[in-house]
Amino acid sequence: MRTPKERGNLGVVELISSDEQLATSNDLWGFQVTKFKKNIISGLAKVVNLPEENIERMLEIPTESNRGDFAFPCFQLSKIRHQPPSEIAMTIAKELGKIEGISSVENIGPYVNFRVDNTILTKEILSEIYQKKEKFGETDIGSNQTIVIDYSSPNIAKPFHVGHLRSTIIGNCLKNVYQALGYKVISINYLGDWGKQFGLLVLAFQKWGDKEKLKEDPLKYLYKLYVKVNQAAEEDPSLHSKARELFKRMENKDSEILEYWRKFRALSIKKYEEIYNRLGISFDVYSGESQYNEYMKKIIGEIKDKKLWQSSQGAKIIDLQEYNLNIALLKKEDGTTLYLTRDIAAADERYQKYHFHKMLYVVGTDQKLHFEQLFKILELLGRKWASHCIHVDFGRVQGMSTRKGKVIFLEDLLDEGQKRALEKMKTNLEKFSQLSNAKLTADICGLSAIIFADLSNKRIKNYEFDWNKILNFEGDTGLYLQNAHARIAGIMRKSGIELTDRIDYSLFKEKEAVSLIRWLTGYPEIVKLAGEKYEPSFLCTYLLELARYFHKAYHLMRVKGEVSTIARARMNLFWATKQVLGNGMKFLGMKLLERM
RNA sequence: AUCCUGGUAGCUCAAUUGGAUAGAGCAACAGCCUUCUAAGCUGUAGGUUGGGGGUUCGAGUCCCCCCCAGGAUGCCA
Repeated sequence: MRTPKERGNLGVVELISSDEQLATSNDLWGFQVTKFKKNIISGLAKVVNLPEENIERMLEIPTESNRGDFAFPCFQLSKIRHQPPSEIAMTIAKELGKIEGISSVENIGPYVNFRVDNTILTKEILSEIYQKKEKFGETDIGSNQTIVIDYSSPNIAKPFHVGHLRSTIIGNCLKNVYQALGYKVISINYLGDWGKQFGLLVLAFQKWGDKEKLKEDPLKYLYKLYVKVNQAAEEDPSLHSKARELFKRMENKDSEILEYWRKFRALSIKKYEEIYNRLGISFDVYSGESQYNEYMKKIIGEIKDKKLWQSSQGAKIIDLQEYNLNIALLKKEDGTTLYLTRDIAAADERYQKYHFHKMLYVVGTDQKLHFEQLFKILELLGRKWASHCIHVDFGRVQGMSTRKGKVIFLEDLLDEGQKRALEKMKTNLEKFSQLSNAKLTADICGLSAIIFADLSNKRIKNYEFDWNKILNFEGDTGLYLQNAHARIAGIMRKSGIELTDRIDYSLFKEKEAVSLIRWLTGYPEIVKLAGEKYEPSFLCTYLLELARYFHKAYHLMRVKGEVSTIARARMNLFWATKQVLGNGMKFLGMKLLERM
């Protein structure tokens, strides 16, 4: 018998299996390297007497590239054949004849290692990039199904600070990735524009409000009021009940209170749009909790009819303890609704509208229970698509507390990034003088550093906010990527070598070139993986390594001044590197620099 | 108290999801700018993967027990 805990986890298991479907549903992975893999698999099948699917699953990529491109481990065979794995590997390596496109087969210990022919591989990958350009890495595995992504979703009563950056850029990256995977993406900014906190704000504005200051900088001013009223409420708890009273009037459509609300909302959205614009982020839909007052009545009716909820201490609750999900509160004692109630309505309405294949909520991990409750309630309401809703959670930026007033505004971070980049740029006046728009370049540099600092760690990790860490320009940072990109642009401008695919693909002898070429082949797989796992950091790690391989090659393999056959071959490789680098950086949300 | 996440080099993080000798960056030290961007490159040094058991050919990764940190746990969102 399953314990409640396991039943609670069942939803997660289902989600993972649907991901695996996504992973294996494509036989045609539009990528040439699969061809080599297939040859190896069919070659092995003749020798080891295993079904091809099993062999495919067992085949790995060696940790160190000098061992080969594919490896077949013989541990499992050792059980069947009752022989040491290293002996089996040796026999297999001997029995395998010539495999098309594979230049060497050798056994190292318990593995049979395969190396793809350099020239053939180079030709395959470089011509594919040359043909596909910005479309390299795209696939149609999404077959135009709809994915709804709910991200950024700031709370209007609270400031847009550094903590909100995560949802915004993770969501934006996933949007780009899913579009590249052939999905139709609907991006929704679901504003926190309803709830008790507006009661608090109205209260504060009635007490201390100043219309002029509000117009000047609505976000910062509302924030100041919010902090002030929270501090006051600590000494005088009756303010909370007054705020609840005001919110109740809002839900009852009291026009006087709604007037305040409308003003706060409109001014805030205007300011948000400026910030999104600067980040280069846009949404298909601006929505908000306030939009669901009518639809919510329908859902509440259904919950009542299905007898899902019960009264408790004057409030309406759904007891989810048997699923290890505590108790979900849907209506307060005073009859007003909660975040969760509105989310149920919003989810249902979205499914009616979009019939999504998946819906992603990019929201902090501190709301994990909230989403588990939400998905469970949808399931209890008989919504089969509940298992297609996914909470893409992420760790907290520590050191930001709205109520205590200890926050860093995103805008200030962007400004500081720009300032520091500008200072750095001025240390090389020769380069600096060639920039047509230094301020814009500096802004892109700052933003690249910020995006990368945030996206490069795995989503789930918390991190402490640190100016110097986020705005560091050396080492593993967004600037390392921009630098590689701009350098290749420099080669293209200055070498005098034209870009062509009529090159001799056998000219890449250096080990730096071989590594770089092999790394390029992995890009489409990484895009897919980042999508499957909702993990932008995979893309970051890949791009960092790509830039590293380039930088190593760059110092050894010149283009300018070399004999033309070599120069043209190298130009093609570096251009391809720039293309792939740029494709990935755009997914992360970076604008590309040709000079810096 | 219960549940969820994390814990890897002095610091910040990787590790192709159970595979081969655990890798990068920062900080430190030693080198490289008359040649396409030095925001770069080359090298040195840095480890009992929090601790202890277990599962197996094989564990940083899976299971159990502790320790530490963060978060969540009905009238916020």
